[in-house]
Amino acid sequence: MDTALELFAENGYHSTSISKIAQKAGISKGLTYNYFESKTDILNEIMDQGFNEIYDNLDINHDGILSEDEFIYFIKQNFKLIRDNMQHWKLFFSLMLQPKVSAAFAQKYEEKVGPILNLFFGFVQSSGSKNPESDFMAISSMLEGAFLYCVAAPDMFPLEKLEEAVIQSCFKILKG
Amino acid sequence: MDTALELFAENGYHSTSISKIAQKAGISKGLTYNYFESKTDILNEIMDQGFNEIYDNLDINHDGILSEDEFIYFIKQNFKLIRDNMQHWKLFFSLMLQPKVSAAFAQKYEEKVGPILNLFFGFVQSSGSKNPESDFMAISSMLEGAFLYCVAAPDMFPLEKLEEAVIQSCFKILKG
Amino acid sequence: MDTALELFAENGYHSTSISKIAQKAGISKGLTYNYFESKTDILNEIMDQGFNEIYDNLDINHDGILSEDEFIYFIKQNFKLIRDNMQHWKLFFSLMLQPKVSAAFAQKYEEKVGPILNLFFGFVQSSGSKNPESDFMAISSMLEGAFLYCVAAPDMFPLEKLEEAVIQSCFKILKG
Amino acid sequence: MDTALELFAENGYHSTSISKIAQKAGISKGLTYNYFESKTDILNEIMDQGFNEIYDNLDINHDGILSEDEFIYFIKQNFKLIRDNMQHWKLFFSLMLQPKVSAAFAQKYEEKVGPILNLFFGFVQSSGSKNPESDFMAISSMLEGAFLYCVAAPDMFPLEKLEEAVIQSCFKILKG
DNA sequence: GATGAATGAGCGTTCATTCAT
DNA sequence: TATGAATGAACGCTCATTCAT
Repeated sequence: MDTALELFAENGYHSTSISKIAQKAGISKGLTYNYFESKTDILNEIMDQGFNEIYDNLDINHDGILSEDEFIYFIKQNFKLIRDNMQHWKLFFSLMLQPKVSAAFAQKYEEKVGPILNLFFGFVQSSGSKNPESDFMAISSMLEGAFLYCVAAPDMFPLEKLEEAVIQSCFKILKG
Repeated sequence: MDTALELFAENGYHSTSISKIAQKAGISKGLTYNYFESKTDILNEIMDQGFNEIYDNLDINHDGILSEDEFIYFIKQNFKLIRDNMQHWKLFFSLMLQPKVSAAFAQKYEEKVGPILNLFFGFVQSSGSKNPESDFMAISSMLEGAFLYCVAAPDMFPLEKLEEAVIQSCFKILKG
Repeated sequence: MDTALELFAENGYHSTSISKIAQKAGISKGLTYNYFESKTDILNEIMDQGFNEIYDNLDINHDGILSEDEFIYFIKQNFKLIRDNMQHWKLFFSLMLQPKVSAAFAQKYEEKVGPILNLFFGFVQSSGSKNPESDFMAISSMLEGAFLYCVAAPDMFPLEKLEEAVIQSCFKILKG
Repeated sequence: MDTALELFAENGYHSTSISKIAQKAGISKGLTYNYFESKTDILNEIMDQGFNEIYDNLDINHDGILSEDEFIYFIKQNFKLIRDNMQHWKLFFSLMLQPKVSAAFAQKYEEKVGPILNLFFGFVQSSGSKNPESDFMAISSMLEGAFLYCVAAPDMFPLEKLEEAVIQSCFKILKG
């Protein structure tokens, strides 16, 4: 699966053949089908793995409330997770743009990301924003965009500075 | 080409076969090769078309300076262009994440987008920002993220409100 | 037809497309089919042209008898014809080896070449050979081989010397 | 490979499709590519096989000198090899006439055949010929032509008589 | 558990041929 | 007479998948 993820992220799902995965993983092509039902299945399991890894490490607490420090920690952790799981994210972003590749993706994404967005929206509301819906959109966009830069053009901005800029701008938006 | 763009955007470049394009366009597979040299050629021509369409309509003026009104107009125009060329943008985002698909993309992208970013950075600098580099990153990310939402999850946020939120937040960041 | 011959001889019948022929001849692909019924038809007409050109120039006299001088002249003329119609010969040799390409070839070849061989055999018989059948085979082979060298490896032997060697050896065989 | 050789020799390289080879061999088209990398690869391996088979059986001794008996044996062996590997020879002759089919052919041919021709020329020189260059050309042509008759028109001359005629004529030429 | 030979559908592409103009 | 848009079958080749071992 690690091998598959690597190749999917690097070359794309369709350009990666089972042969190449098996070869790089040092096993036979046939054995792949003892572990996975199909190529799509590999993708699905990678997605599950990725979602879990990200979600497990993001879920700060379950009281459903983020303090300001937790919000900052949340964003930093998110940047860290991207750096540590670049390939998963790269794959996720590309799947997001081609929903027909995996019908399962949209559903799983909503399941996992929905609660996070709610937690997130709650923080925006409780932070004194005058227009929470608007600020939530702006901040979500900024984060999404920053993550996209991390993944697709990591050389464009220095990641630590990008992280810092995003956090500060979040508060400018909220307090603004 | 319109048919090809539609399918590329919807299903991705690799998942779209020449057969499907020809079939959907109502012509024979062979005829495709009277118009295009190869599948890659189709992609390249679509990219050129898209870049030109977007770039031609974005280029506000050539004095290299954006006033505040022009900046706002610039962003609004950008959102409009996304709505009007959703498929091109969808394709572009997906190519951005799979650079191996088309070596030509990265180069063309840089040629077209580079000057815009410079124009853009100039505005941030001249707008009284205390930390132009940082604000530029935040604003670029926000725009990129907003565009990604438009393209990949257009139902998530109402696009007009997203647009409004982004513009306002830009100024919060700059003045903040 | 000249264009087609050139391309057939250079690249082979199957590697030469109607498109290339038409393009090189400066006409449209469709027009080709006003002159020829099919690609095979082009080949057949080229073959006819070739056979006629060669045969017309070879037929020394019709009394059916070759004198020694005529025999020498005959061979020299043959070498000359090869040099002047290299492409026809190249094509002929290649067709000889792939009889299925053109069912017509074998028949036409026999029609044209048969009488020549008879004329030829007559000379061997009348030249004092002790074993005409045997000498005829040897001389025919030598000529055929020399022609093949001319066509397929013209740089291997200097053609004039090859010609001289062949003629002399013919007489050595006959008189030997 | 045997199937491929058969079809290549019979119909020519370009007229023989992978489908036909696979079908005649009783396997699927895809399986072909487990054994060979490409159609060209099939041709190359057939050529190697052919060259080796012929060369291995031709190399009389390595002292680089042919006695008269060895020379006769050499020619007889050559005729035998043609009879036994008719298809290889047929393929080789056709490749000789369409050098663009396989760039590898010319090179391999030279490697294998060059030394033989040298050995051969050495015999002509040491045999008392008054004009070795000339006689070498004549004899080479005669052999080449006889081989071509064997391969392209085996019904034209009885092969044993052709063989005998060629050998005798060689000596007539040399002693001439 | 593990292999890799085998398949068959599909790919991008070419090309001889047709036909409305 | 001349064009070139259009077709459809075939090409060389790839690959997800199966299965006997």
